[in-house]
Formats: sequence, structure tokens, C-alpha cells
Amino acid sequence: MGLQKFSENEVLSTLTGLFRDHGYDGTSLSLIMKATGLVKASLYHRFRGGKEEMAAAVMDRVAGEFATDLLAPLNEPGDPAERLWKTGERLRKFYGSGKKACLLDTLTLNRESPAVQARAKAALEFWIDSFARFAEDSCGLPRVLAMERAQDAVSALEGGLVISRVSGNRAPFLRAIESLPERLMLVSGEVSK
Amino acid sequence: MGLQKFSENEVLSTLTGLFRDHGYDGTSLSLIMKATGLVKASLYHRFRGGKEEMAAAVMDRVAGEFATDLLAPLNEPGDPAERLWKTGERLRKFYGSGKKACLLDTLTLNRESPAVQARAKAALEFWIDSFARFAEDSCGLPRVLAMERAQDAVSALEGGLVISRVSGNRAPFLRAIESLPERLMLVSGEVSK
DNA sequence: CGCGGCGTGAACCGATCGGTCCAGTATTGG
DNA sequence: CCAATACTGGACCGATCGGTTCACGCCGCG
Repeated sequence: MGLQKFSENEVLSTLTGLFRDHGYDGTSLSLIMKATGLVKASLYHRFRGGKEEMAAAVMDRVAGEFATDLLAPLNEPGDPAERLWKTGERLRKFYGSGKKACLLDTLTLNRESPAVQARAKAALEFWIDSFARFAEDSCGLPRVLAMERAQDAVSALEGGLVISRVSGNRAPFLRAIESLPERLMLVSGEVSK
Repeated sequence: MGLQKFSENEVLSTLTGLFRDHGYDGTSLSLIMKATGLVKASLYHRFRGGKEEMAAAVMDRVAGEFATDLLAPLNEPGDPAERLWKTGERLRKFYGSGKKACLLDTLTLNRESPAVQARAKAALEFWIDSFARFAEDSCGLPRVLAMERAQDAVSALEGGLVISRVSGNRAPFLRAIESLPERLMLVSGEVSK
């Protein structure tokens, strides 16, 4: 069998960066060719479904990364505060401290991609659910409150990314990361500061 | 002078909806033609700069709407709580209770549009600044805290929009609206609930 | 060593992209 | 009522869009 110039993982990484920066419509095949160093036929050979399959594959990969890496500490044994901090650090790194955008945002504008849309929704729900279960199981928050807090926590992260991207100031996103303990671990909402 | 089929305002409203729903790259000229009922030449006559000028005009219009309508209550005399509530209601209506996206998000992915990018940044800064001045002048928050709170408030709104759009659940956005008083009016962060 | 097959490059496809041109229409001011 | 003006329709442009085809080269396996 012929040897591939770049591994599946390398290509998917490049694709991920592309879709993050430019969204679905903004990521043209020619841009993908330039960035990956592969030509159309090579791309098409790996992704028979074309661009949409590429986007779906990227979503799957990132969803897997969230499940097995970024959000994994939430389900491990140990001190809840430390586990949440670990997850926060990984999220911070994943989003380049606010420099990189989120696929859930940039990849969901194209309406005529139900496959991508469904994956995004599932990934978001998994994320929120992971936060909620952590707040409920490890921190004793009542179920409904835990769900609200989880939604708000992810919302704060996503919003921070938008603000940081548009304003060029990473502080809002970093504060969203730092606020995770207050959001998911405290029963009432008071802050010491 | 010839009579125009649709007023400047009608066309700009349609364009606003288009750019909100599909982003910059996703809003093709043919889509614009269908939605506005105008043909390319007519569009091009009104916007010599083409699609980029349309996007810029939309940004200008919405920025003006924020300044003279949505955020205006913050600078009026009267009870701060009521003024903030008024602004919240207008924001809620503007974003269709979470169904409609924000241009600051959907229009800032295309990097090779410095004009649009600059307008978005300015509009966002104006928004944050309006919140911050309200928190400082009307609610007595110290300047630096007011600025942080304002950033976080806008961040919560933007995040709520993303979550609501992807999940199809409007609750997160509505909670972001409801949380405005806590965010901008309270010196410490405790909540009664 | 040669065979089978995966992976790749280049050429090519129709459709659509954003943008341009100009002749015509309609309307208002003089 | 005529001319200047504001606007619109349709045809057209080159470039690029996403997608497809096919033959060749390269590799591992027998």
C-alpha cells in the first residue's frame, strides 16, 4: 500500500484549526489543500463525503478529545476542586487561552448540514451533562440547579471566547475559566472577593 | 428619480437577518437577491462596495440601534433597576428570546474584512462601556470592577446565544438576561435564591 | 521478484461565487 | 412636457466553488 504523506491525525488537526478559524463556509477546498498539503483527490479519497464528512470527522475527533481528555478528570476519584481545576487548565490550553474559537460556534452556522448540526448538539449536551453530573455527584448540588449551573458555565466559556476573539482581549475568557469552581461547586452564589 | 421597490431600511433589515443566520461567507449574493427581491445591479447600485459594504452597513445600523434604542435607557434618569430591566427587555426582543444570533459573533469569522472587523470591535466596546458606565455611575461600582462585570455580562449574553442556538433551548439565554441586575448592580456577587 | 491494491497527482466537470456593464424605465424638478 | 436623475433588469465576466474521474507510482505481501 502506498505511504501517506500525512497521518490521519495530522490531517484532522489541520482541518480542526481551519474550521475553527474560518467556519464551515469560510473553509474552502483550496484553503484545505494549501493547509494540508494534499490535493483534492487525496482529500476526497480519505473523506468520500467531501467537506461535510471532513467537518463531521473533526467534530467527532474533538468530541472524543473532550470525553477522554478535557472532561475526563470530572469523573475520576479525588478532590473535586482539584479535578475541576485540572479540567479548567485543559480547557484553557485547548482554547489557546481564548485565542482559538469553538467549533460548536463556528461550525453550526451552515444550516444545510444536519449531520454536523446533530453532532454539535450532542457534543454540547455531553459537555453540559458532564459539568452537571460533576456538580451533582461530587459537589452535592440538587439536580435541577446543577443543570442550570452547568449550562451557565459552558455559556460563560463560549461567551468569553466570542468576546475575546472580537475584542482581542483574552481576559474575559480566562475569567470564565477561573469562575468554574464558583459556578459548579457552590450551592449559593456568593463570592469571597 | 426612479422609485425604489424597497426602502433602504427594509433592505438593511433583510440583510441583517441574512448575516445573522448565515454569517458572512454563508450569505451569498444569490441568497441576498432571493431574500431582498432585488437583483445584483440594484444591490450593487446601493452598495458600491459590494458584499463587504453591505455587511459594514448592517453593522453600522445595528450599532446605531444599540446606541439610540437598546442601550439608551442606561443613560436616562430614573430608577437604575427599572432602566436596566428596560434594556434587558429590549435585548431579549432584539435577539428573539435567543432564537436569533449576534452579528458580533457570526460576522467576525471572515478575517479579510478589516472594515467589518473594526466595526464589530468598536460596537462591542461601546456595548461593554455602556454597561460599565451604568454600573459605575448609577450603581456605585468601582471602575475596574464595573468593567469586569460589564465584560462578563456581555459575555454571558453572547454565550447564552450560542448555547441556545446549538441546543435549541432558549433558557440559557433568558437566564443571562435575567441575571443582568445581579451582574451590574450588586457590589458583591451573592444571590438571594 | 512480481503482483495486487491503496494512495496520489493532474486534469476536468458543471455550478456558483462576487462583481461589472449598460440600456432602459420611471419619476420628479424646471 | 421635457430633461435630468435614480434606479432596475438582464446579460455577462473571470475566478473559484465543491466534486469526480482515471491512470500511475509506490509499497507491502506472498
